[in-house]
Amino acid sequence: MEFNETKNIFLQIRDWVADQILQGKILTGEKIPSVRDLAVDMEVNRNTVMRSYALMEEEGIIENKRGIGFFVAADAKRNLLKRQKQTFLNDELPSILHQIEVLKLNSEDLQILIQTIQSNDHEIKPD
Amino acid sequence: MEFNETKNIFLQIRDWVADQILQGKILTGEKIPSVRDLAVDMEVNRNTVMRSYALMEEEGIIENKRGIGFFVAADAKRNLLKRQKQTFLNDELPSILHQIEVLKLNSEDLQILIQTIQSNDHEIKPD
DNA sequence: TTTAGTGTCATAATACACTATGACAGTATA
DNA sequence: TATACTGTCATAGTGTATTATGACACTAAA
Repeated sequence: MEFNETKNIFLQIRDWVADQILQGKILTGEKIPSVRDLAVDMEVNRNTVMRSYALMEEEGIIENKRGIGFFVAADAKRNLLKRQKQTFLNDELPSILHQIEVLKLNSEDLQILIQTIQSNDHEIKPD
Repeated sequence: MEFNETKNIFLQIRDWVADQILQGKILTGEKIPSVRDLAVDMEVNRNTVMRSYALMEEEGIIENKRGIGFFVAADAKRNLLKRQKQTFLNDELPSILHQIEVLKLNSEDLQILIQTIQSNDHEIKPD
C-alpha cells in the first residue's frame, strides 16, 4: 500500500480498515485479515499492524477471539460513523474552512465538492 | 503555540508563517521574526524554526539577508497562493470528498462549508 | 571598536515510529 | 496427537524529529 508520509502508518492502516467497514466491504461479525497476512499485503511489519488492531479494539471497532483472530464488532459501523463524523466536523472542517477563506476558493473551484455534498441530500441516512 | 500531534512541528511553523503572509499580516519585503525570537515565542528549539525557514527559502517564499534576517520574497503571495491551491485541490480535496461520501454528509451537515464557499463567489480574485 | 542582533553549523542526547526476529499460548483441523 | 493457523510479548536495531548547547561569521548601531 502507498502510505502518506505525513501521517503515521499504524493510523493509516486503521483508517483503511475503518473505511472497508464503513463501505460494507467487511461486514459486521466478519473476520478481518490476520495481523500477519495484512502485514505482508501492506509490506509492513507485524507489530505495526498489531498496533493498528490494538487501537481499533480500544475504540470498540473490532473484537478478538483467542487463537482465531479479529472480528468486526457488533455496532462497529454505527460507532465508526459517529466517531468519524465528529472527528471530521470538529477537527478537520475548521482547517478546511480556513483554507477556503484564505485561498478564496469559490463555487467554481470547488464544483465537485458541492456536487458531492448535494448528491447526499437525497440519500437515506445510514444507521 | 499549540501543535497538532500528527504533523511535524517544522511543517506547522511553515504553515503558520505562510498563513500570516497570505492574510497580509506580514507584507511583501517585510522582515519576519528572527529564528531565535520565534523559537522562544513558540516554545520550540532554534533548529526547528531554522528548518522551517530553510524550507520556505527553498520554496521561494522568504529570502535571507546575511546578518540581518529573513524577509518575505517579492512574489511570495502569488507563489504561496498557487502552491497552496494546488496542494489543496490535488492532495487534500480527494480525501475530503471520500469522507463526505462515506459518511454521507449532506448540505445540512455542511451548511457552513457551503456558505463559506459561496461567500467567495463575489470576491475579487487575488493576484 | 565594542556590543548586540542576525543566521549557520556541529555535536550529543532524547523520544518515538518502524523494522526484524524469536518464542510462546490458544484454537481448529487433519 | 501433530500441524498450521491465530494473537502476543520481548528484545534489539534503524531512522528521524526534536531538543540542548556551543561556537562562528556577518551586520548594524552605539
